[in-house]
Amino acid sequence: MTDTPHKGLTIRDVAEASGVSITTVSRYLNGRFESMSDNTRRKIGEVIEQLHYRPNPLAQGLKGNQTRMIAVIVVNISYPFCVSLIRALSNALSSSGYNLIVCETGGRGEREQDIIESLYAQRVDAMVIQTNGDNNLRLAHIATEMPVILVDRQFDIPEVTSVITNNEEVSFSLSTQLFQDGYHNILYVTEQVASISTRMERLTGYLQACEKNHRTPWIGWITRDDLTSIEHVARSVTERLHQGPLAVYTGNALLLEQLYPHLRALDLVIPHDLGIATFDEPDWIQLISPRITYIRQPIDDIGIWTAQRILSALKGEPLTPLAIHTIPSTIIPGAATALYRGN
Amino acid sequence: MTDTPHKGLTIRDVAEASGVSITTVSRYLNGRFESMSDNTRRKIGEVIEQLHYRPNPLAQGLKGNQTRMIAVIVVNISYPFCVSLIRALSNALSSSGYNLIVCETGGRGEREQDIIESLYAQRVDAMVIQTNGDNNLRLAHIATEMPVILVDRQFDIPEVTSVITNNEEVSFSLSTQLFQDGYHNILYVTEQVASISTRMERLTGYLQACEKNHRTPWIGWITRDDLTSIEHVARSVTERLHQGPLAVYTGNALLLEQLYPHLRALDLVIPHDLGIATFDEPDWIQLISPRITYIRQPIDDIGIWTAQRILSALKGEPLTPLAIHTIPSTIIPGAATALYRGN
DNA sequence: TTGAAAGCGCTAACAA
DNA sequence: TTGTTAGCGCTTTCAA
Repeated sequence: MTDTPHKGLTIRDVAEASGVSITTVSRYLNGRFESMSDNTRRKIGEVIEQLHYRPNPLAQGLKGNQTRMIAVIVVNISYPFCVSLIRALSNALSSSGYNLIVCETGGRGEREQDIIESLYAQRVDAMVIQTNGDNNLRLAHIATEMPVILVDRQFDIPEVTSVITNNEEVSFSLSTQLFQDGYHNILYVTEQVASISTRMERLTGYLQACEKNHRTPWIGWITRDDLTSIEHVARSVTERLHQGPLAVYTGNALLLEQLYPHLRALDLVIPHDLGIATFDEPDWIQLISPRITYIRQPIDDIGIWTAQRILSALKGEPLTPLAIHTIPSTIIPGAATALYRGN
Repeated sequence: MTDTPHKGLTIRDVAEASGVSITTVSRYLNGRFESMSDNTRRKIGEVIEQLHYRPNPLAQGLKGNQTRMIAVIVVNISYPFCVSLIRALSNALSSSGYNLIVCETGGRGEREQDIIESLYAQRVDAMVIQTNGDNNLRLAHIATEMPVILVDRQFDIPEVTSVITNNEEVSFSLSTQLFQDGYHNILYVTEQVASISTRMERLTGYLQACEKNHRTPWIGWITRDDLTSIEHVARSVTERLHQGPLAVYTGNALLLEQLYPHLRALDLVIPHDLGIATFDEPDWIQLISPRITYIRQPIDDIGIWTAQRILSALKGEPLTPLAIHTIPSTIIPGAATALYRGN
C-alpha cells in the first residue's frame, strides 16, 4: 500500500526476494500454478504484493508479439456516434486488459491512411475503423494479419468484417411513415453521398419510399458548415408548400443541428405545416419542442458486438470473412411529425 | 507500395539484405548518420523502403523503457471540454510520435484509482488527468517518475503541475456584468461542490460579485439527472421575481442543458424578466434564441500548452513543481442577458 | 516441483 | 566507418 512502486522493479527482484528463479515467478505471473508448491506460490504472492511489483507489458509483449492495444479510428471524436462507440468499446475491452488508442481521420482519406500505417507499425493488436473507403486494399491486407472490423460504414472488402445498422430499411420505414402520417412531400437532406455507404443507404431507403408511395423525390444537398447551402435548402422548403404539409428528414443529426434554426425561422407551424425528422439521436433533442422524430442507432450494441468479435478473434477464433453484421435501429416518434396522430 | 509489410520483419532481415550489421541498421533507424558512409546509408534506406520494414516499437521501448504512449484521463469523453482537450492533445502529440490512451473515470474516485494504477503498470510515458482529487498522494508519487499534468481541476499537490482557467475571476466578471446589466438577483446554479476546484472557484467568483454589489447570494443546487432537483431549482426562480428582473447563471453547460427546458416553461420573457448565462460553451448554443451569454474556456490552448510541457518534460527539461498555469476564459455576451443593452 | 539458458527485436558501449 | 557483444524484462523449451 505504502511501498514504492514499479520503479525499475523487475521479475528478477521478485525472484530474489522470494528465493526462487525468475522462471518460477514467470509461471506465477502467468497463472501456471499446476506444478508449483503451495508454499512457493504463497511466497511469491506475498513478495509481489509487498514490492508492488507489476510485470512490464512491453517485455511481455515482445515475446508474444502483442501490445494489448486496440486502435479505434473514427471520423470525429465529437460526433455522438463516435463517442458512444468509443465508450462501448472501451468498457468492453478494458476489462480484458486491452487499452484503446483513439484516432480521428476527420473524414480525410490521406489522414486515414497515415493513421492506419502508424498504428500498423505500432503493432496494435486489432483495429476498429469507421472508414471513408479510401484505403480498402490496405485494410484488406492488414486484416490478414490482425482482426479488423469496419463499423458504421461498410464496404465489400474481402476478409473484412463489418458491423452496421439497417440504414436503408429504417430510412425506408421512417419515410413511409411520414407519408402515411399525411406529409405530401418529404425533403430529404443529405451531404454529398460520395462513397460513404451510410449516406447512400439512407438515401436509397428514402427513394424507395418515394417510389412505393408515388411521390417525387425531393433532395436537399448540404455541405456542412457551408451556410449558403444550408440557407438554400431551408428556403427551398417553401417550394412545395402549396401541395400540403411537408416534412424535412435529415440524414444525420449534424445536418439537422445546422438546419434547424433556419427551419424555425420559416415561421411554419410544426407539425402542422412542417414535420421534422432525422437520422441519429441529437443530444440536444430534449431541449426543443415539439420533439423531433428520430432514428436511434444501436451504438452500444455495435460497440459490444465489435468488442466481442475482436476478443474472440484475438483468442484464435477467426473472424468470418466478409461477414456483414446488421443491428437494427429504432424509430422514436416525436410530436414534430404528429400531423394527425395524437402524440 | 505493393510489397508485403512488417509481418515478422526484423532489423536482422534489413541488416542481411543490406549486407551490414544490425548495429548499422540501428544507427540508421536512429538517424545517426554522422559516421556512416553515404553508400551504406543509401543502401539501408533502399532496403527498408523495399521491404516495408518498420521497427518494432515494443522492442525499442524495452530498451529505453518508454512506450510512447501518453494517457489522458477525463471524467467523461462526451463532455465538450473533454472532447476538445483530447483533440488538442492528440493533434499536438501525435505529430511527435506519441499515441494517446483515453480513459474515463465517470467522476468516481475508485475508478480513477484503478485507471491510474493500470496505466502506471502499463508504463505510459506521461499522464494528463482531470482528477476528482481522491488520488492526490498517488499522483504526487507518480509525478516523481513521469510527467503528470492536472487539467481543468487543480489541487495543491507538490510536484504536480496544473493547467486551469481563471474560473473565479471570470465568474466574478460575468456575475458583476449581470448585476450591472440590471438584473437584481442572480440565481447561481451548481452541483455539489465537493472538492472539485472548478466548482468551488466559479461559485466563489459569484459570491464575491454578490458581496461587492451588496446582493444576497442565491444558489440553486442541482444533482444532474435528478429531475426533482432540477424542477425544484426552476420553480425557485419565481421566488425573487417581485424584486425585478433576475438572471440564472449555471456553473456549467450540462446543468444548463438540463435546466433550460424548465426555464422556458416558466413563461418569462427573456431577457426582460429572465436573463440566462452559463459557464462553458454549450454545443447547441446556436440552436436557441435569444442567444445565451456564456463563458468560453480556452480549451485548445490548455491542450496545446499541456502537450508542449509534456513533450519538453519527456525531453528531459523537468516540470516546475507545483506550477499552476492559468489561461483566461472569455465572456461571450448574448441577447439572453441584454436587458438594457442593444445586443 | 523447479531452474538454466536461449531468445523476442532492438540499442549502445566498446573495439576494431 | 563498422561490427561484436551484452543486455532491456519477460517467456518458454528442455533438463533436472
